[in-house]
Amino acid sequence: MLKKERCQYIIKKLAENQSVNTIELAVELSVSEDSIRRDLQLLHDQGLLEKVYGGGIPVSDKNKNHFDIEILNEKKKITLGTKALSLLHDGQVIIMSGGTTNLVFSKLIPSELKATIYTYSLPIAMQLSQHPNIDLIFIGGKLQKNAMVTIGMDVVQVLSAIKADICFMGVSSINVKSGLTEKGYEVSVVKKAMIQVSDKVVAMVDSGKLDTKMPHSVCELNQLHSIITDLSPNDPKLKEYSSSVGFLI
Amino acid sequence: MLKKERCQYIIKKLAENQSVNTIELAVELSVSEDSIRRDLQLLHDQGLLEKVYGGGIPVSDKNKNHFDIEILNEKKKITLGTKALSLLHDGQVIIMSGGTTNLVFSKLIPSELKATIYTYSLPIAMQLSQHPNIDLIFIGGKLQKNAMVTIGMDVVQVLSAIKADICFMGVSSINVKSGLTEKGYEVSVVKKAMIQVSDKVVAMVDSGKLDTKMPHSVCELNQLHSIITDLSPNDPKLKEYSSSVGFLI
DNA sequence: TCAAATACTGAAAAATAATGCAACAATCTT
DNA sequence: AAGATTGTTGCATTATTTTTCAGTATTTGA
Repeated sequence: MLKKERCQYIIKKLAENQSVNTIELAVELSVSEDSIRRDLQLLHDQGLLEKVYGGGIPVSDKNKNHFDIEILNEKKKITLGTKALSLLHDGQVIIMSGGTTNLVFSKLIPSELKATIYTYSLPIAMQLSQHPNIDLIFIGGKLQKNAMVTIGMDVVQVLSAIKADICFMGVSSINVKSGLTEKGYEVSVVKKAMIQVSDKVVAMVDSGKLDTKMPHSVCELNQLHSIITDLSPNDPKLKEYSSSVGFLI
Repeated sequence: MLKKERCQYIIKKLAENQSVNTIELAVELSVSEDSIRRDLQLLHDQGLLEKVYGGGIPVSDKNKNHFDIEILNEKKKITLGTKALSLLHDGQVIIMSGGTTNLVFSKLIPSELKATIYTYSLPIAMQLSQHPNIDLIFIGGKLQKNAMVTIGMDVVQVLSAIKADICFMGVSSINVKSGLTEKGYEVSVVKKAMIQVSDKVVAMVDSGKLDTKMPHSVCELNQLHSIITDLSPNDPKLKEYSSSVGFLI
């Protein structure tokens, strides 16, 4: 039997049974499992089936429109975000930076909260757009693809015209000497602008970011109203930070 | 039975019964409880269910990390969008309005295309942010929640400063006498602004929208460069439109 | 609280997959 | 037609994944 015939057979059987099994096929078509595997690989490459351990299954609707964002250390971030909830009040004007920490946080915001939130992060905006009582304002500009945030002068310009009560700042790197730092220059500029226009600045610090440093400075520790981490406020790792910052939460 | 099949079975059963039980599953699928537990763990990690003592329950909406947009008549819209691809060229400056038709279209844009795209639709921006060669500029403003687009004067202001080669306009309603019309006033204003600054205006018309009308006018038919539908250009339903518009595609 | 039920852990076993290789056949070249 | 090229196949070997099992920990409910 020809390879092509085999492939057609596999596709047909898959449609009928919703799954195919490597060994079964090898027996049915009397070739080695290796050949079947190669066929499955081929069909997989052509997008005709999904290869799984033990055989194959139909491709899932790949035309679905789902946008998934992978969140590292989600548990930590939930701890952190939950603490941050205590800083929220009705009527606040809030700025949220990007980052998965803030994304998790935004998901935790109770649906009763009435507030105005500015953000320049696409995923956070998607998330908050589900919220019934939040006035959401997206700050437009050129999109930085990997981070899914807007950057550039447009963003800074819009930010300068805001007056916010509180700003939740996702943090890339923080240490006692250099304060908050960023990998990208443009993001650092945007964050500086956020700080300028906010009464309170809250640093959302995943404990993995402690004592690290990146090239572009955002601000010194004393410009922060508080630092929120997933650790206990009196964790030894936070000792050094406590003197420079208003609140450790 | 394949592991993946088992997982699908679990998800299905969960959807039907609102809960699954470890031991039951082990019996039904004739594998050890340990395997079931590992499956549950896996599904939990993927955010597909919540693991509880004794089995699993559906995830609460709060913990979902994915954003799904339901698309009506997706097939029609793919037909439509595929036709629209012929209007794309390297180097163009493009404006895309919101709507699921444009969302489908944006998914079809080939990854080689190098262009600049302006949009004020959150889902379209999410989609295009995956595209390697598109310069994406998001037009910020206040978010209209259900449609996930920004609206208001900010949007109009940014639009006025653009000069675009082509504008792909999602259409809510169209008929020969009233032209394009919209349900919401604010969206109509934004669309007018788009038309002002675009050399070509392309109406993306799902055939279900033909011969319908909404309260707020966007433009007359003669302001459109072309109408793209999921129908054949010489379909009788389009007869009346052909005289008023440059191209029917 | 206790006992039963359920869950977690790590290690070993089993199943399946990936890889490189040599044999063979089909096809193309000259 | 002989030789070169390419593609397919099965085999042996080496990885990887999955499953089970036994022992231990945790949770539940009376």
